[in-house]
Amino acid sequence: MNIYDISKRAGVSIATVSRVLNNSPHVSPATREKVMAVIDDSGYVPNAFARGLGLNTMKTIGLLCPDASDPYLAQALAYLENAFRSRNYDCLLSCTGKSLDARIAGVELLKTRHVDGMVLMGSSFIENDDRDNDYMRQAAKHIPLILLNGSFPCEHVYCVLCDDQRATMEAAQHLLDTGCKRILYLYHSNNYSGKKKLAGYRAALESRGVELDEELLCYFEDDKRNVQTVRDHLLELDKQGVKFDAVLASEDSLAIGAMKYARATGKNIPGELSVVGFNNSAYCLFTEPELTSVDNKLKAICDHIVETMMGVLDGKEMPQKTVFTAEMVLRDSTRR
Amino acid sequence: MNIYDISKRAGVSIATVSRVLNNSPHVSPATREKVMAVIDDSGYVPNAFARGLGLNTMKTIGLLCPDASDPYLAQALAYLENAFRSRNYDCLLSCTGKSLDARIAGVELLKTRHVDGMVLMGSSFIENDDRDNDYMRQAAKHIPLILLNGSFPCEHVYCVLCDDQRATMEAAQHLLDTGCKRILYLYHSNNYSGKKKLAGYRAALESRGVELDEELLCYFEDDKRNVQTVRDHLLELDKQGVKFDAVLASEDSLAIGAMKYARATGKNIPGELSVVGFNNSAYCLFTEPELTSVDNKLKAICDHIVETMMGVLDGKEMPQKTVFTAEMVLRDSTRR
DNA sequence: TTGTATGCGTTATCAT
DNA sequence: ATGATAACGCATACAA
Repeated sequence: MNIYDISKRAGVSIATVSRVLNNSPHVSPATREKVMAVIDDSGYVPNAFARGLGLNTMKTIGLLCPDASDPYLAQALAYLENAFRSRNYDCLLSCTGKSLDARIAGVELLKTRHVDGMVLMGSSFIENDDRDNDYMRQAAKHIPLILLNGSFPCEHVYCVLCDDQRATMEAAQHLLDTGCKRILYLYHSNNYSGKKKLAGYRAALESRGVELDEELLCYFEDDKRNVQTVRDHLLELDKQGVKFDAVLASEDSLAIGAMKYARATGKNIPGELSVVGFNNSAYCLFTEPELTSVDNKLKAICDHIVETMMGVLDGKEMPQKTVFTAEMVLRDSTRR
Repeated sequence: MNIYDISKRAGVSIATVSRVLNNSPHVSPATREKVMAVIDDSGYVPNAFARGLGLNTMKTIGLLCPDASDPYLAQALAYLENAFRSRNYDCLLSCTGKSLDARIAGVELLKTRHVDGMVLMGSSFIENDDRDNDYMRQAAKHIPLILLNGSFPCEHVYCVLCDDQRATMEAAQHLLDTGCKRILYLYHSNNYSGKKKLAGYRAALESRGVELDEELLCYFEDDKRNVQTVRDHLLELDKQGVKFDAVLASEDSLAIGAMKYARATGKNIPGELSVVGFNNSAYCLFTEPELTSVDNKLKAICDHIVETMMGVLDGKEMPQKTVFTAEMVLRDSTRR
């Protein structure tokens, strides 16, 4: 069943059928009705491939997601997909993993599929060695790119993010201002966002006249950022005599690991140990006590990404970089 | 840059270029090399839309996911996307939500896009009123459908699931056999899988000669299945004098709510209250004590879905229904 | 082994 | 307002 079949049955040309299909004003009400009747009763649906070939678009956005099972990215995925579909765009998903090669392959694949735009989810897309970012510059020449939680100054690359540095600084300051002296900083990434957060931690110490103790910086590799590993690591630190009365984490699950450490050693939270997470994920409500965390406004970011993309595809001028301000959500793992 | 440009530059016909592109054996090594050289240095990539139009496929699978932010479905999403992409299929994501209309719209949309097959994720797709399932029967006439965790006997519909009834029965039996007398059953769904689980609970009681007390059946609506609501509900039951010494949940997060109730009332787990979850999600390791849960073999299910889909698309005869057996993962929220 | 010609199902341009 | 026809870029049956 194609447009020729419809045109024959309706006794008109394919051009007229096409006009009806596309709500062209240049068609008389009578013929429109006649054609619509045939379409409705035949169950005809235009062929998306042919349409794509002619228009050179299938109204599709590529979503590059390092890991769809990560709760933060999964939430972002849900927000983005819904917002895009409400604008009549479909989403092609590519879970690339975190290796550079895999990400490059993901971008190439989506380019091959002629998506209208791409969203790069998470700051892991930006490499420290800037030459490794050429694939993005290259891709941006052909397709608009939007980064979720990343900053990358480049034409046709748009960035929507949260001020992680300031958020981390304020969280650390809050700990210091509620009487904590030695804040253990747990982090899992050295990428753009990771660096900003660490800088925020340093800035907080400086602002309160506290000297940084390198001993209090704990890095967890990607495959080691699970609750158990964190707990065991803190137990080990304890054994080594490292002292700390607060934990600030770059991600909620790391903070939960710290809470398990506290439980294992009988430490009271927040009496003897204050704990702050990051992302304000659903996890925060699972723990006992509930976890204070930084809400980095994911929904607002996702909504803005979609709006930006629509604007770009409409040929409008759009802001290259938009920064939201995070907000600390105080719960019972910190003192007042 | 299209196939004509390449053919001119290489001094051959477009047919030859096409043959090279598709690894046809009927092309001499010399010309193949000549053409490849031109392709490589021009950065030419075949137009996916044109290819799709001619072949009537773009090697795309539609993933219908009620909620990408749900951790169980997010994990499934990650497994499926990876497995499909390793077979050179891309995934179009449609997060439909759970209402019937939205799901129908999702299926229609993917039909419009001419996906090669669809995966319906989660048992929420099967309606209790069978007439409401006609949209699936209709869709299956044109496109192979695979259900994740659902059973639906219909031509061209394939089902891959876990034996939830047996799993729930064994979990309940384990509780009874370790001394629990009154098992509170928390559930969140009355769909196919939900019914099976409840039947398993009943069967376990019967097998041990325990009479069912309707008072112990707690249903939580979709928007009420959060940790806090569950905790408050159990506190309320307590106040009403309802007695129970174990909790069996149809989903891990419900079980975590029960653990929060125990914490709030000072009850010891598992001494005074045994708790068992379902799905064996990452959450299980977050709690204190860690949560005993039912591993329903999601990875195996997803892998099998992809294999089945590939077989069907290859025109092979494939099993209509495949059932995996779940496995209880014993942790510290239950007695030995 | 290679080239020619045609079809795939639209949209868009130009007549009428 | 409507129709004829040319793109869109590829795969492929058939011819050479």
